[in-house]
Amino acid sequence: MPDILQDLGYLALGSRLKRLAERLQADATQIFEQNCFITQPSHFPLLAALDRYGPLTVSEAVSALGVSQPAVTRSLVGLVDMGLAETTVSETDRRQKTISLTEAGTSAVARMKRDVWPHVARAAEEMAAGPDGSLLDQIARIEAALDAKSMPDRARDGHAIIEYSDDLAGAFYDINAEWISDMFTLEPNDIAILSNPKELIIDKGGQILFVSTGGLGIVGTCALMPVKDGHFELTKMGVLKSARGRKSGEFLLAKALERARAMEMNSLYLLTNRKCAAAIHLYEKLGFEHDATMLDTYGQRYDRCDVAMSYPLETLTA
Amino acid sequence: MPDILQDLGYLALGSRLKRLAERLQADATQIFEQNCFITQPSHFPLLAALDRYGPLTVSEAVSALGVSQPAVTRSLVGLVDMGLAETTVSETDRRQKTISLTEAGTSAVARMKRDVWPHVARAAEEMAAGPDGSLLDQIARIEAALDAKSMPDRARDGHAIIEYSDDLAGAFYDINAEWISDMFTLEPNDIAILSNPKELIIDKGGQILFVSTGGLGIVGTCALMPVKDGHFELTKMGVLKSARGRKSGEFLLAKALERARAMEMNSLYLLTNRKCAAAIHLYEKLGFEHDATMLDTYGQRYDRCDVAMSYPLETLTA
DNA sequence: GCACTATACATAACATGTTATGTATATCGG
DNA sequence: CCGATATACATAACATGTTATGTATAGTGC
Repeated sequence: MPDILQDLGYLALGSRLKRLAERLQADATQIFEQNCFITQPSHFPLLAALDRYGPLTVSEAVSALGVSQPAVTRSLVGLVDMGLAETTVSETDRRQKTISLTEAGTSAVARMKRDVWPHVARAAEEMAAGPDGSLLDQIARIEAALDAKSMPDRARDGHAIIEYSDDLAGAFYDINAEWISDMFTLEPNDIAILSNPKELIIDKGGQILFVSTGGLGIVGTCALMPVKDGHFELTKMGVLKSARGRKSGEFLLAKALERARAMEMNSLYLLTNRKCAAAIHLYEKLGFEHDATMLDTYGQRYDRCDVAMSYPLETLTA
Repeated sequence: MPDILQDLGYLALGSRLKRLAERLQADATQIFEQNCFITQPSHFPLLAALDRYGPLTVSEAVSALGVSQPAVTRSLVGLVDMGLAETTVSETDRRQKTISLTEAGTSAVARMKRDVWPHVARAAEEMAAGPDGSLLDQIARIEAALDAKSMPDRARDGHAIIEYSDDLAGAFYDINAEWISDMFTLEPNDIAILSNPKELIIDKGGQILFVSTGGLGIVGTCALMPVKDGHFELTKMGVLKSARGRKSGEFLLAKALERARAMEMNSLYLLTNRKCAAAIHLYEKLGFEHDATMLDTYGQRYDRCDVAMSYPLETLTA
């Protein structure tokens, strides 16, 4: 059986880290047991913090450990039960408890520091060391990135590309029907392509991409449609009116051109109309050039067509 | 408050990964909730595996997910309760259950694949992407390293260096007393140094290192003792008889010389006796050279001394 | 062919994280 | 100075991982 978490890549980053962490923690339990110390690795961070920073209040420990307050309280209870730590109520603020190591705790930490920790640190470093720099630096960077912007926020913002699948045929139709019937009228050629995207585009070696925003779902699409002999038309590109102004179209077009460059096509052109000023501006921005030849060759396909552009594939693949 | 897990570095790798994973999983819960899907991210790996690999038996799912069988069973119960999966008892082996997606499950996965997963993957990649190469590659390397050799095994094997602290004064005495009284006799100078390591070595700017093996604890020691004017003696180096044959001495000496090179000393010499053939061989191996001058200058310090060697600091710092 | 062992999954107990909420104490505004 | 609010910690409930063990079925050796 393959490993699904590995297969899913970054999508399963959280689950995979969790699995790895569980494994390391299980190993840590075993190491502690072998060395006749505390059996629960959950106690380790608090013990280390008390050793390194001296007596702490519960709140301070929460901040130092970066976990929830009940988690600290539970660790604390464990350490007290084992006689390794004790608490005293603060004189100045009777809500606060100060945690400190008992004599037994101090000597246990000293023994661990001497006999166990150096070996665990060495073993972990040995495993994590690689050609790609320090794993700890990467973790620190991710923690900082999460502090700056949470995963849900990141997932909501920004765009993602989704490949064509049959259940997206409806979206392909609807997104294009919206703008075409809004500015022009749906022509027979439009309806043919929009109704049979699989047969007329995918099965002939073309591609249909969709752009999705985290908050709104699929908001745009475009197609690279093979015409003949390795000549492709960029067509049926649209973004829902309700989702405009987020640069979804630019993101989509950039990704589509990335695909196009990888497809080793002979030429890539598009047909449009002077009325589509915003679209033409975008095409120009991403490298399309006005091309009267293409207008002569392919322009009769649509009544509305009075502009043709082509994409200089060779200059960008160089 | 500083972050103890960050402070501890590789020693706390497991705890830190766990904390990060918990955080990512909490974020994942939120993302799923926002998109009105299953609320528990724990179901996600099984769902993804069923989608990608088709119907699976529980055992196959255990293998694909890389978690324990009860964890899979629990995910399974969850999915069945939500009507997303169903099980059928195998015809050929009535112990086996085959898990497959229901129609509702299939369409839920399709929607997630379309509306949520691409954004989660993009967000995770965006966070994890850095100058140090792929985090996923590092995780994969750690998983492979763990497969090859568990953490407890790694912690047990190999050596670690431990710095001097007062509670190690006894070990410093005992380790040296063992070999000296075994081969020679403890001289007054030995007893003075072994009884006052802090005053005579540490406080004068010297260093005392210990080598620990994961299985046996501290098994050896050596000292870099300042004599005068930046001249240092490598002395009181010994490994417990019971721990010989593991190259602990070589590891320790190599680390000590690393320190010595970083200390900008004027010279480093050692005194010994022809009887210590194994030790002399080791000194030669790591770069010490026989040096009659040093014997004349310092040789009278010990009755047993009839060999002196010095370490070519300049050639190795170059 | 039957007792023994192995395998597939279920269940129990528990480790350890979380969020939500309770309780005692401190603080603050009128 | 007193009631409202905030803070520090405790506790409850639960999510999700584990190991240990139970139960039914399959396979195996005499």
